[in-house]
Amino acid sequence: MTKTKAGRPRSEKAKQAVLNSTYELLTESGGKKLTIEAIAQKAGVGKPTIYRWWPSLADIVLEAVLNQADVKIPVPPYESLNTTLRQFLRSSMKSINEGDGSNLRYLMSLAQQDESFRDRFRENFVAKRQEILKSILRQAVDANDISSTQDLDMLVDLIFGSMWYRLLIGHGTMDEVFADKLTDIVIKLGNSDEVC
Amino acid sequence: MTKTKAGRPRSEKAKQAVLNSTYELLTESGGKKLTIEAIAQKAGVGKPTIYRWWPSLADIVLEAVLNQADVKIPVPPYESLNTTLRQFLRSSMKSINEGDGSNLRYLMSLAQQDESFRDRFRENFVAKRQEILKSILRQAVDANDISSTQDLDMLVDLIFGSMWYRLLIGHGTMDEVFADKLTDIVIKLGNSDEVC
Amino acid sequence: MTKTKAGRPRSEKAKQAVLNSTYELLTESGGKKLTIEAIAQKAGVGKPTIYRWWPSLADIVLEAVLNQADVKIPVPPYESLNTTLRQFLRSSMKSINEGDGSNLRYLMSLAQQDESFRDRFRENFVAKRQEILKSILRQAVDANDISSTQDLDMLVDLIFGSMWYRLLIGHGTMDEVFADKLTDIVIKLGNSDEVC
Amino acid sequence: MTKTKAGRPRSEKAKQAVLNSTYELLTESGGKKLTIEAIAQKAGVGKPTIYRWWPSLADIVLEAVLNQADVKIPVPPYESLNTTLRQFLRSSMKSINEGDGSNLRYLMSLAQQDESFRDRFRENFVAKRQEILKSILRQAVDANDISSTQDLDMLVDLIFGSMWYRLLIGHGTMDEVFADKLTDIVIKLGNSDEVC
DNA sequence: AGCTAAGCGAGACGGTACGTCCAGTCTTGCA
DNA sequence: TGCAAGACTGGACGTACCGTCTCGCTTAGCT
Repeated sequence: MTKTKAGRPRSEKAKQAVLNSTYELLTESGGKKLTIEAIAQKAGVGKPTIYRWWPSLADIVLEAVLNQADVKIPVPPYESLNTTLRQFLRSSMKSINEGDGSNLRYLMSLAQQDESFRDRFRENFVAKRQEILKSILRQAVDANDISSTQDLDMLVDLIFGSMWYRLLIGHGTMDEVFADKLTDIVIKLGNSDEVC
Repeated sequence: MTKTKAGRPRSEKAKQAVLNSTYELLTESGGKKLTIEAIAQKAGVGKPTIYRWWPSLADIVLEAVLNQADVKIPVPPYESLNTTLRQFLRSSMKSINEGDGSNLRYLMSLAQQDESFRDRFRENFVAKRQEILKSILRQAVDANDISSTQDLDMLVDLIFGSMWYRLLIGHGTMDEVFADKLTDIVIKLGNSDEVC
Repeated sequence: MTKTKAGRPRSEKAKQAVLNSTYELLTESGGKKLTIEAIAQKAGVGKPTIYRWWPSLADIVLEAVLNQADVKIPVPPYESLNTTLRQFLRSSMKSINEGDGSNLRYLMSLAQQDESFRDRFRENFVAKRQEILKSILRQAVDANDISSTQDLDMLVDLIFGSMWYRLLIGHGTMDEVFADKLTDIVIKLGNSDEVC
Repeated sequence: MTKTKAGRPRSEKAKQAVLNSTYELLTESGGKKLTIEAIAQKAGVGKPTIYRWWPSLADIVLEAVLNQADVKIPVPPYESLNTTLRQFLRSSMKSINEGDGSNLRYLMSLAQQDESFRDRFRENFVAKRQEILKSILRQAVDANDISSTQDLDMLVDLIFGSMWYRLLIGHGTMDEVFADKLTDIVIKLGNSDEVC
């Protein structure tokens, strides 16, 4: 029995206005002008409405980014480790270079300032990306492109770790060359058991 | 002709008071209570004194951390890749677990909020750590523990990247097991050319 | 033909709940916690219901106070100016000291903030009290206790004016002594024409 | 030995800007647009500067009114009760009619909302006016225009009480006629002892 | 030895954003 | 169609820090 709650229901319009305004302010300024006050003003929404629905600025940003990015990185159907991973990493790099990078850096920054948001960021964002990459690697194991003794989580840490590292520090490029190097390294590691 | 400037010279006492207070506030609260106001109060120093000598809060934190951590991670004399790298990574993990991790996370967060500080953070902090690791790897190449065709920068990115990734996201442990896995992977990759 | 209106009729229960809650909140806090929100919550009533029936918070308060105080100050049957006025003023003082004073002060405060409520306050509240006092004075004129040339409105202003003044400023007591002094003054003034 | 306090001294400019802006906003709107936010904006002053120096909006208003009104009601040198009091009350009425009335009403309203401000209002404002009137009456006693047995405080309450009453309720005019009536009443009461 | 100019602490300044409270309005479903 | 519930826009609240400023007081080096 679905009990409908009394009272005026949440305004979907207000919700979308907040998320869109947040996303725009974020991409405009890289986070410098992103304040609750500014979001409220731009969205034409009262501040209490924002505080009613999100526990912190960070959570608005996370939802706004998810709201936009839902379908941006398509998981390609598995062909071979060489092909599929390379393509996945190349398109990841591309998306980062095209502006998502700044959002990611901002989210990571927020995650360091709020313990509880860090948890939500991990669960709702990072974990999902890890799962996508891991599923590619699992298919590679099934296809015998990676030895079944490999620690896939470790591979994921190596790949995403070095990508985040370059993104956050800014000492190296996020281009196809980097994607290819990473792919080659995974291929090497995937086969290393048979050899040594 | 070195003209000594007239007037009262910079107070070394004030400088140290600021750096120490900053470090204490940082480790106490993980950054939450770290404001210029709080530093000035705790150090018994006027705010203008702080602004005279540091361009931003981030730079104070960076100097405070460097001030404390200068000698914490000793570079061991090279024996073998297996021994020396393992030793280095294990002691890195230990230092991170013992409290430095929180400071690193805070610095990285600040680096995302200020473009120009990010540069200084890279040059004065990250680059130095990279150089230490790279010098170990270079010695490994000299000792034929790593093939001379390897891209050492890439190895550094893999190692430090995955470490930062775990530190920032908090999805995996920073312990000896992780240090050993990383060491093993570097050894595998170092030899992979000869084999495949 | 009296057409009964369609739809649900006004809930008398809701009305009383609002007035009672208002009165309680008012006497509890002297007006500090008296907000429409608080009234609605305490009365278990929706805010729109309140706005439908009263033009402002002030009007609710006025009605709530009238609702409670209707019969508090009985007009005694006229005996003599000395007896009846003294009695009336003494019981007025008593009621003010027993808690009504705070309500009166709050109403007067509200009346200064809203021009149109000030009119309603004057018509529905103050004027009625003035009329009661004036009717006593009129009976005194009839009984020759006051000279018929006296300006009764002026006497009312003197009496109620000095009472409100003490109540609002708080520089003097509202006790029997004050009531008696006022009575004596009225008696003196009432006869002054014959004499001087 | 006068010890000068350390730190930047209070800005007299900011103080005057606040008081002037407050006075203007008050006379413009009768208190409706008078918010700390608006004062800060109009005065070109930060809100914290206001909160540093005044405990509440009411206290700003009080000081602003005092700041403006310091010399508005001159105490005339005593001639006779008939002349001096009449003149004093007439000029009081005039000042009230010319705009001060609204400020007084607003101050009285604020005094009902804040117990501690009510005390300050009484001490710093009302008491001073009472003292002025009482000094006139005292001179009248010295000149034998008022019997020495009269309770002067009571007379003050009657005069100022009825004036405030008319001002706050708005049921009667504040004109020369009223001033004259009050004067006459005081004269009558002043002599009443000899007679009755 | 005294002068002088910069550094020092203290703390007020104009601001910005915070997170909260309440106002007054709107939109539901139930009675 | 009135009601309770409760979400809505909006505005002011009082607070925390920001980065700048103006004080009077050190204090070290140069004359």
